Amino acid sequence: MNHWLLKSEPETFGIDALAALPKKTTAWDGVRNYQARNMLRDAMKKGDLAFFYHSNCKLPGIAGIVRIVSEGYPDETAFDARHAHYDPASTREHPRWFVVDVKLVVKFKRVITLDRLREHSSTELAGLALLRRGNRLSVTPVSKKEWDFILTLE
DNA sequence: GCCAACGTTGGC
DNA sequence: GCCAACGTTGGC
Repeated sequence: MNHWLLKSEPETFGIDALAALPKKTTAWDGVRNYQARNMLRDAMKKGDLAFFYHSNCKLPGIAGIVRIVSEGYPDETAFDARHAHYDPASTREHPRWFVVDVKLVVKFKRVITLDRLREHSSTELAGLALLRRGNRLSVTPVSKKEWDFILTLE
């Protein structure tokens, strides 16, 4: 099983929005970056776990955990001309963008803040992609060791 | 294939 | 709102 970190802006779609959905499940759509796309399409497997990270907000950090509950499949929002994430270059015959379905596992009582993660950026979390300078990928891998360590910060 | 211009991300 | 970092675009 692999582990991941998924970024989302809580003003757009935060962990509470996910928790409010009937099955607490949604397609992780709108990713428009090839590296991230490749991970959604090729590397993520059913049963993998991912941290739900709140970005571009007052208290950036990990808000909870989701489970990947589908393999990658084409992102419908790319086909919809009225959608903000529309991409005319993506067609049903040759889809360019992909999603996976994610289901809420747990919302943390307190966000594990970016500040707290950074406290370990020279030690346990030295390899964490999220903390690398200039990192902007919205989907990043997390090693099992990093995952287990971050859970101790909860 | 190079690279300047431009758009986006995301912490602060 | 600022701006550094990075990805994409498009002229050449």
